[in-house]
Amino acid sequence: MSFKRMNPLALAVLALLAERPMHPYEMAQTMRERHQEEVIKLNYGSLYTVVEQLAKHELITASATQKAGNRPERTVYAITDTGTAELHDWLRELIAVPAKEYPRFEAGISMVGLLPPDDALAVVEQRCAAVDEQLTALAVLLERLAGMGLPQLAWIELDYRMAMLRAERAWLTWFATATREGAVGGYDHWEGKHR
Amino acid sequence: MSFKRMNPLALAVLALLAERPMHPYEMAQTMRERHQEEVIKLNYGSLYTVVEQLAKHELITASATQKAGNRPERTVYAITDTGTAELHDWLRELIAVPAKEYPRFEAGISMVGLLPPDDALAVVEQRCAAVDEQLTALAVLLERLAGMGLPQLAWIELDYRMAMLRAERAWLTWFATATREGAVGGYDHWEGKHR
DNA sequence: TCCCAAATACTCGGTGCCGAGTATACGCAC
DNA sequence: GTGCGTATACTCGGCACCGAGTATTTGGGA
Repeated sequence: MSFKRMNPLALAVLALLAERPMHPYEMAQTMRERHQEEVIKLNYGSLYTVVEQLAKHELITASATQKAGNRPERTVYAITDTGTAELHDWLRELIAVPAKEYPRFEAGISMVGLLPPDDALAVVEQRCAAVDEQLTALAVLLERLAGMGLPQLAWIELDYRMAMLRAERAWLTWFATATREGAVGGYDHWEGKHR
Repeated sequence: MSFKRMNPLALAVLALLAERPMHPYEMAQTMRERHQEEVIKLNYGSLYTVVEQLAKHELITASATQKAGNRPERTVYAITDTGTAELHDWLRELIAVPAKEYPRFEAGISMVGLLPPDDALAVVEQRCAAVDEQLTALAVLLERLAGMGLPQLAWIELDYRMAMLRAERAWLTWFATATREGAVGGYDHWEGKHR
């Protein structure tokens, strides 16, 4: 049975090993330093599972078990040729084919009619504020990264996320206004039910 | 131990039972009819697990086991008062507080530098086309729903999704152009590496 | 009236994922 | 030199989730 592309953490592992051989714990460190854990969910349990999985399918191989000082043994892994091929192919797929995801907010907003309009307005405004905060935090981060001389390509995913957050904020603002003015289609019935 | 809000499917169950008592299979049917399964992942295994969970915490109760015709027994559930409270509170949280999610595309685009610029351009253009298709499909669906006399509030989540898709398309278009023209920050180094 | 496809209603074994826990080693203070 | 907090490196039990599979019933065509 061939390798199944599920946990994106496996992709991150391949990408890291494409740079140089590492042991799992070092991968985690590196991902933290580079703020990759903001884009790909990282935790130890999954990391070791995923590494084992990749090794089983020979996309990576245990290249050495070193012993520095008196610390416990560490297994250092290296990427194989099939691994490199898999990395590129997976990456292409991830970008080219939009995956079906289920954002929590979509689920929430689809049922907003269950809340009285006042409450709905309040929570939407709360979210709008939260999104605004994330947006300014991101702007600050971008400023810092650019200031450090990092090229745009190094933080392109943040650029994307900012664009998405801006779009969400715009939509939230529209919805809040429409609700406040009773201008959202079906408002009368909505308002009537909750009285 | 109190009820843990994890699977949004549980929220859908509460919402359906807020309308009228149902048995699990009927919930699935109703969700399908209303295209709710596009917003909330539905499958039988999870459905029955989630219903059991809700019952254990007394957010819903088995109100009857009917036997229509000679079919197997069906357990009909009804929402309780605590259940209704939970529904509203969960809904408020879901809308007000942006959840940390890990969209696959962000993971992918963050590593786009590993692909040669030509390949990158190609896959981004593929995605752009795919997003475009989704967008027109959505537009058609909206047309139909509005034509059926459904108020905007009934398909507000599709409105939101369209806004997000439009934003993504815009970003993809920008990135494709920038790549084609070598205008993305760090392009020279990128192009140099892959030769 | 007989047969078969589709619908009904649910079950259950397997798998991925998680994160708190463990155990050792290093470094710094006093 | 001894105590203690932090860093290193990994493990393991458990739980949510999944979806193919099962068993029965209904409907409709030949």
